[in-house]
Amino acid sequence: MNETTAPAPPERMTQHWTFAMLHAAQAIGDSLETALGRVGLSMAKQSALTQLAQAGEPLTLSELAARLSCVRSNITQLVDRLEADGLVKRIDDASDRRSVRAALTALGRKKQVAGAEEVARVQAEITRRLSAAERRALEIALGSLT
Amino acid sequence: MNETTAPAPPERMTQHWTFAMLHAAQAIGDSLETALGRVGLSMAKQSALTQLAQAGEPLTLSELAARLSCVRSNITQLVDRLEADGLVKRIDDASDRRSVRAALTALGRKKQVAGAEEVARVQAEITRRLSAAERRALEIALGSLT
DNA sequence: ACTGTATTATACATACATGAACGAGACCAC
DNA sequence: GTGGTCTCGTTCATGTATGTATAATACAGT
Repeated sequence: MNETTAPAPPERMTQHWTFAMLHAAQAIGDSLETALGRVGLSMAKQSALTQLAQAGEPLTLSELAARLSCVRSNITQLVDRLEADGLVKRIDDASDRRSVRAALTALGRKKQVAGAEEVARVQAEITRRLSAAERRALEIALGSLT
Repeated sequence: MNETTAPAPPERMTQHWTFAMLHAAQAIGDSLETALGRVGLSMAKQSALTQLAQAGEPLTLSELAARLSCVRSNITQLVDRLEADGLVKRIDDASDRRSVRAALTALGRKKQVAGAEEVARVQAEITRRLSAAERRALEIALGSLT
């Protein structure tokens, strides 16, 4: 019928700040993804490599899943791809035969460093778009959203 | 500001604000996804339904892709799923036989409204976590990131 | 009219994420 | 020990995203 002209409630919520947030995060993610692509990595791969590098020792897949805040089945596949790339190697855990540990290869270590450099470059470039005051306000607001 | 090529003192860049941003966006996205799940929708589906509702008329899949800022092949599949859910219907374009238009069904319109309510609820709840000053600062900073 | 080029939607391969179900192993009562 | 239960990694189904290739159609210039 004439629903089109009905006194519908306000349609004004079309640009809530949460959407701007999702959009900005998407843009940052895209930039990181592009930069990492130049060294043959993705954000998921770089995150995993970085966790392994920071741990300083092979981690069980469950531990890796916990540090990356994702489910274990995801890690199974991610480590599959990292292993196919030769960046990581699965090793059996001696003390618990259920466990499998992901160990960085030499190439994996090298790629992680290259990836970290790309990430830092993008972060610096993006940060340059904010004034110091804006950046501080942003950090504070983001802290409140935890 | 010797971030660029410091001789690797402590590894302190582990929490750049960009990561806090991605993390916060992830949290917001998860909340929206969960809320929308209560009415049987996902963010992707809700976004598509909302674009169709706002357009007020059936849109070609390319037009929908443009409005959702994603590639056309993605829309093909998304509309497949929406069609399977009975929320949308493909109709042939009379004036250009290459084109296919996505039209909301009655159920689709209803679900879109329900989804929008869920979204608004989540947005209100999240916004409550910020002070007015924080929210304003956040909006300004996000504007600078465009 | 014919011919190249652009555009449409789609199919396919791939990447990344989730959740459910499963076999294998560890572990805790009893 | 044996039985129940928890944890480990994997597999599978599904959703969402990308990019590439392709068939059909539209359209421009000749």
